[in-house]
Amino acid sequence: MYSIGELSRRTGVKVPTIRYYEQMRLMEAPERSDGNQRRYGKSELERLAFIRHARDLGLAIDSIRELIELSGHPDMPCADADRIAKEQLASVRGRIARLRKLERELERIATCCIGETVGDCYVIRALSDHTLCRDEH
Amino acid sequence: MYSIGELSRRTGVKVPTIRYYEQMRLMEAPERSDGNQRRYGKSELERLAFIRHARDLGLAIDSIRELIELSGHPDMPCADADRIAKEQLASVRGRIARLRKLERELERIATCCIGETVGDCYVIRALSDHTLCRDEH
DNA sequence: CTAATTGCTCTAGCGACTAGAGGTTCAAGA
DNA sequence: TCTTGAACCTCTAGTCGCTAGAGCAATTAG
Ligand SMILES: [Zn+2]
Ligand SMILES: [Zn+2]
Ligand SMILES: [Zn+2]
Ligand SMILES: [Zn+2]
Repeated sequence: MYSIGELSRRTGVKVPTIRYYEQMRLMEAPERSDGNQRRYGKSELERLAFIRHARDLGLAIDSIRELIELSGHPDMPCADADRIAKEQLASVRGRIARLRKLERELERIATCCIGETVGDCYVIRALSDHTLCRDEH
Repeated sequence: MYSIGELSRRTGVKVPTIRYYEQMRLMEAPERSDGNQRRYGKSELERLAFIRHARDLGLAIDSIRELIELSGHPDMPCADADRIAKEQLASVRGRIARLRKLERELERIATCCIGETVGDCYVIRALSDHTLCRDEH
């Protein structure tokens, strides 16, 4: 049986975050000691690792809850799980595409300033005038 | 003189967002009509366009405020403005690098499931076991 | 003049935590 | 057994950049 602090050390998830996951119904309410402190077992440790891994991959709390519920029904078709993963991949690709546009513009803006004073600073001029940008963002 | 709605239409910034920028001290408190409604001029329109452009490039409110304050002192050196742009570029590049790692892992996770049920779904297995991942994330 | 639209302020909500207050329980040493 | 200090408990509020809504006042078109 682990205390919440020990579970935190073993998973790298901070103590208040574990309590937050319980509140969000990702973790089930665990057993308690006589003095009302949380006591966890091995299955909770595995679930928390699952949650942490899914969060590290950028999945939303709601998606993770759905995946956890699915994994409790091993005989059901896994189309929903596959869909969640594909949607997350698409979302990540969308964000990358958007950030690459920003990168292109910022590269120009951040490296083209040859002025010395604010009055002729390219950074300030570029921000004032979007027509200097190569494409939309 | 523009009303806040007209300013909104001309810049594409929503009305409550304009009021929010005023509250955050990016926009100065404008003149008011006899009935206490905001009235803007050309300079406020330009400032709002500046703010919108900077936000579109991902700059934080605090950085934008700093840039606006700088642009009021055209004779000062522009090192601070250049630094803010370079930091933003670095931040965007960092986020892209992180997202590319996620993309690699998610690509594998989302496309490798040949199972039909949750019990042998690769998505669920991959989330349960980080050692299946190629690199850290 | 009336009605529709737009404006005003204030408060609360989003997502995923994080920090702090104020109090209780646990574990180890004397 | 007692004491101390770390860890734990619940609850509330703050982060960021908006967005939504309530309940009212001002403007504008017909
Ligand atoms: Zn410069
Ligand atoms: Zn631009
Ligand atoms: Zn599957
Ligand atoms: Zn992994």
